[in-house]
Amino acid sequence: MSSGPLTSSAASQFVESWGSLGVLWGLNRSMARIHALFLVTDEPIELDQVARILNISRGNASMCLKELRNWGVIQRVHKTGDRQDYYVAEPDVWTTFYRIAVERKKREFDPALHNLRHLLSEGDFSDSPKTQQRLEDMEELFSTANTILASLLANEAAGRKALGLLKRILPKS
Amino acid sequence: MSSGPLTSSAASQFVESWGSLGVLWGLNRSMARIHALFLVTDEPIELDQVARILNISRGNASMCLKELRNWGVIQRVHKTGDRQDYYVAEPDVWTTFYRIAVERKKREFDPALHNLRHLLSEGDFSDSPKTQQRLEDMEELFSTANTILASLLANEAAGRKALGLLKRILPKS
DNA sequence: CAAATGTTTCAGTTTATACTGAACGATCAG
DNA sequence: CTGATCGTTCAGTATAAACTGAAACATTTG
Repeated sequence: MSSGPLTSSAASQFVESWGSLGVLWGLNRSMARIHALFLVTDEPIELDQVARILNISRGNASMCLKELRNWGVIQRVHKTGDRQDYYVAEPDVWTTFYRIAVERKKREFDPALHNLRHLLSEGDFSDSPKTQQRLEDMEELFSTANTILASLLANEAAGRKALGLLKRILPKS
Repeated sequence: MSSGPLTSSAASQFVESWGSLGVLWGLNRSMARIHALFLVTDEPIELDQVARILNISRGNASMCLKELRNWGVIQRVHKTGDRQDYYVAEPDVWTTFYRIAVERKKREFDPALHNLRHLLSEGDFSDSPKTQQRLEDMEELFSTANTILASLLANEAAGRKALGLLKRILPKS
């Protein structure tokens, strides 16, 4: 049972580069590295192993595992006759990225739209016609995007289906 | 001509909250605040004003303006008989977000796909069937997404058109 | 060409964020 | 009940990113 650095060098490269990318995805470095570790590991892993393999503290590992579980991209599992917590990656890839997408919409998109609508309703732009117009255009664009995203992310099955549909029709346009 | 804090409080609220969101969009705080300032301003503004209004240094303002210009979301303009550089927001809202989307795909998505393909071609997962399978599934999902995104972002006009199309067909599915 | 004005660069500093590890709480076995 | 094991929390610290401001650079004008 490996619990030192990763067996394959390709795998450890993956963990590291996925880690740097993570920042752009709304995860921090440790969360992204941990997630990557789970992506390239078959067996359930426990907290201590995660900390040891990735050279991070148990505290940090604990917090990241919790957060990844909140995102729903890893799951807690148990081995019979062993009270330790083990974790595995969510097995369904679509589910994983569906959840990441939902989370990102909630964090990045929705507040922006809300913000925009707030500004339009509160602000007085009677002496700034260009601004007024631009904000209205933005609101329209964001509303459209919102409709589309909401439809794609309404539920997992719908999203999966829509994705297939899109693949077929879009390239032709 | 205002060059102190923003005239409208709604506008200044907008600038600040857009600023905190910016981080999630791949911009830093100052870039996002500056961008927001341009969004709610009709008149061309020059570097000095930006620095003064937002209480940031000229150096920082200069770097952010440069970067925003690289992203293509603001433009440099000139007033006749005045050699100072003025800047305005890109007037077309779709163009603005199209460019942000292109940039984000390039930064966030493409490296992830590349990474994944690299791992699949280099790594040996003969003793990790689950991992092998999961990575292949991920590659397929990312490839599909890539096709769709590429089609949406092929060029501005196509994207605009596709967005309208999507809005009409998706909600029904 | 010198002076004036506007712009960019970058070393040093500040600030924000992530991370550590010791202390605590919970759960279980004996 | 007691000791042992495991998980979590959080105050303090380390790290990374952003920002400042002064100096260098560029451009225009007289």
